[in-house]
Amino acid sequence: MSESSLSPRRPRRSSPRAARTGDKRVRILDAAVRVFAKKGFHATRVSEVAKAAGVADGTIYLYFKSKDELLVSLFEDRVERLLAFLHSELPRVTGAAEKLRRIIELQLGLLEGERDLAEVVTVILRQSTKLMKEYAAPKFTAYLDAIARVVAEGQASGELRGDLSPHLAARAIFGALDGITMTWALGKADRGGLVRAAGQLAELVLRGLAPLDGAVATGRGA
Amino acid sequence: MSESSLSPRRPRRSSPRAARTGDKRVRILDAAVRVFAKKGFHATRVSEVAKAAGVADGTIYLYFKSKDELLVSLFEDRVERLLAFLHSELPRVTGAAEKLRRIIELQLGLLEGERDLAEVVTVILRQSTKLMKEYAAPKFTAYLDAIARVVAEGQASGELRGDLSPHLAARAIFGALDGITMTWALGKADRGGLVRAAGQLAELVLRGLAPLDGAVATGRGA
Amino acid sequence: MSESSLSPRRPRRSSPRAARTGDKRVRILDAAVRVFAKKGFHATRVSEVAKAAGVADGTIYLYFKSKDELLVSLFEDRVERLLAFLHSELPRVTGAAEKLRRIIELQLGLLEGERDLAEVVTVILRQSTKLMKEYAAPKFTAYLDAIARVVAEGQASGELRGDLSPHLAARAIFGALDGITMTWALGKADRGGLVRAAGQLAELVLRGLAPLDGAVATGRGA
Amino acid sequence: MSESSLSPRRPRRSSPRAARTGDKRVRILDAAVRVFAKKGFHATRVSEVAKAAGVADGTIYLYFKSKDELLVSLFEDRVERLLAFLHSELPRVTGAAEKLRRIIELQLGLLEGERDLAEVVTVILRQSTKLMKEYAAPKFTAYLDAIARVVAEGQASGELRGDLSPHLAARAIFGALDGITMTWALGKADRGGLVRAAGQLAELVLRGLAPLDGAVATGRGA
DNA sequence: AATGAATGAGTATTCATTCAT
DNA sequence: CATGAATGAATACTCATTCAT
Repeated sequence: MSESSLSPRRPRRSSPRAARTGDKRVRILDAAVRVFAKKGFHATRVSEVAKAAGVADGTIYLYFKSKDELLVSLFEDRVERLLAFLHSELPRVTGAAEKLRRIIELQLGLLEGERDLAEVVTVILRQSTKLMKEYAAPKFTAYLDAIARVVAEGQASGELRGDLSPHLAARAIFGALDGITMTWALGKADRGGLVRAAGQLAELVLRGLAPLDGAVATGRGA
Repeated sequence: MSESSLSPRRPRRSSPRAARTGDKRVRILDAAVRVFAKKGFHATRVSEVAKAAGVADGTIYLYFKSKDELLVSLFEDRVERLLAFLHSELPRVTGAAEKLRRIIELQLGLLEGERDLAEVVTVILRQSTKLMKEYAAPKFTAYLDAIARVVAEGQASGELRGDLSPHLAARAIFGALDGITMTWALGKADRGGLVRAAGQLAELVLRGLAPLDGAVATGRGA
Repeated sequence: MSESSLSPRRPRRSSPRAARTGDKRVRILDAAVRVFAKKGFHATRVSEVAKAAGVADGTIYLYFKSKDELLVSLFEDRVERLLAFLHSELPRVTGAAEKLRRIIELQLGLLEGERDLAEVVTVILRQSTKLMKEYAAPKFTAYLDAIARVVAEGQASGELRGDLSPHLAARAIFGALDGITMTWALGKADRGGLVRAAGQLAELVLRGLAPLDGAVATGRGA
Repeated sequence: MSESSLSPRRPRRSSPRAARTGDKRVRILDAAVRVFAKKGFHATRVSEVAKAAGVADGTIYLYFKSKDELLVSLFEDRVERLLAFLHSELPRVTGAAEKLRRIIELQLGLLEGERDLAEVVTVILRQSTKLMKEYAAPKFTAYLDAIARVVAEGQASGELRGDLSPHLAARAIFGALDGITMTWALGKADRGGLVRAAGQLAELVLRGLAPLDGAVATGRGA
């Protein structure tokens, strides 16, 4: 997970112009995460983001259509990258239980060390009603479905207990991840806090989803 | 739970005037829940709440100091009542597992049938950065602590497994409840959906927290 | 023409509230004429109109949807009243030549003493491309048609020469009125200037439109 | 009038570079006429003119000091050329009546086929309050004076009736020309419309200005 | 208490203009 | 000369809040 920086795809600039351009967009997004996390979406003035990014107010509108669009772009640049990373990692893992553990580890691990981003994802994104209802909802649904599918596979193979709704389980897991991240981001946000939480949450969830005959598949040996 | 209306303690006024007064305050809060749920906190105009409540714009300021204060009052009137209800119910229950089950049932059961309130609690409240950081955070902390205490008691008595942090467990449970409620409120919000979810979530959580020796204490018989 | 004030229909206020309301709308329109005439439409700030009217900026938006709408309302309140007055006066006059003379006298007479309004009508109204193309054009067309109809009637009765297009004559007359008004308003705007101009323009136009046999019908005796 | 192109004095450049330079200035002015006529002065963005001219935004500022200055230059390049042409043509004509007829024919004839320019002259130029008050007013005055001088000469020689103010007559003639051009430009702008109008307007005006004894000097034969 | 007309502070966004390349 | 990315001043409009009635 060490290589899993959330901004690994910054385009390699060759021409000076591309450098400046790419630079500005990235600087604005980085500044937006910081300022939004600190003051909230609505309380943040566009001019504050501009100042934090070291650009003029108008420059922001060369890269983003509006303040709302800036939040959407933040979502796309960060959250979708996170989701894409998850999707690329999961196939490497065998077994539903192990996949769920990996989901938990990755989601919490990726946000560890990015407190501002964690706050943006768990709190700020929800402050734009428009973003929530029009844009983000389908993404969340897709993510929930992906988790539910893993659970359903585990149930089919007998690896997980079959008496729980996969979708309920998915929403519970996602909610737990979200709640843990939010309280961490809004609270002390101690180093290693999320990684430790990941291990414990995995224990809780995998035990809770284990077959009822007593054989517990925690994904770590018997 | 039939008596668990979220507004059972409205003091019965005797004089007509007092009655009208209380009436207006209640009408405004009810209208606020509806309008906030529909449009979000920031996109809602005070005049819209006034219109929905059937009062003049200025009247709202006779009962609430500001728009933010209206949201705070909503929180106090609804969420705190919910929490208080939980606290009054829990002592009637014996055993940590059974208490956790009851918490899950109550929180989800109380919001079933109050979709707008569910959306306000899970989404709208977070749209006011001020409310989140200055007011609600300590309440959430208190609630998390209450849950954590139940878990810790269960661990002490051997009723629950002792290798998980009570606070982590509490945050996971709260997050799961929150996530389930949010997706329900933002989605179909089918009748009975939350009650069914409560049973399944209890199964998942209690199994996940059961002692590791295989003896599962679901709180329902052995 | 002495009674022909351009604002005679200010609604008689009975209730105090209506009084304030009517007052504000009228004050804003009066202020708008003054400020628009002085600085032009685009160079005028809404706040300047508000200040000149002695109201708050926001108050303007209680009476007018936008700055453009304010100009449209000015048009309706003033120009249309002028046109309506013309239409009510013309039937009292007999003979095409005399009607044309009356049109010229009324249009110039009504603006005499209202220099700001004259400037608004001849210059400012044309500064809003939107107003010109979407709103005012049909009004001007209707006015031109009315003049052309008078000319056509005179031609049919033999009172006016028949070899000129009524529409061309109408456009020429209107243009002359407009040009005279504009140069008067932008220039010295001397007292009586427009009234004197009216007499001379009538002489010029009526002679120009007289039958070619040498009998000149100036509308004032032989 | 065939040689009366409105841009006949563009100096023929010899060196390619100078050619390109002159080219750009001309292309920008041509583009400005088109775009201004279509959208109005204020609604037109400098970048739109640049795009229509096929140059970069900044290039416009190599040839014109500002957007206002661009309009002024348009005026100078087109309107003044028109006026200069008039002045060079008039001396070739003998007699006040014939000179007035020529003025009318030239002004309308030159704009026939240049609808966009006609709209710019009659509408757009007035949208810049600054241009109107600071720059164009004296030019118009000079033009009006020139016409008035022709009328006065005709009055002195007995060719025109002496009872009308030369300045009033000039303003009426100019207004009629302006009004006819404007309605033509904003309306159908039919081919030949202005040329036909010229003939009729000349008839109207010259008859209107003819000596009162019945001898009509239309400038065409007796 | 209730009203709702009036207020005016507050801000996202535009676009003429500049200047480094 | 030419470019067009960057600038930042400038402003119409909104809406929470007030207060005279």
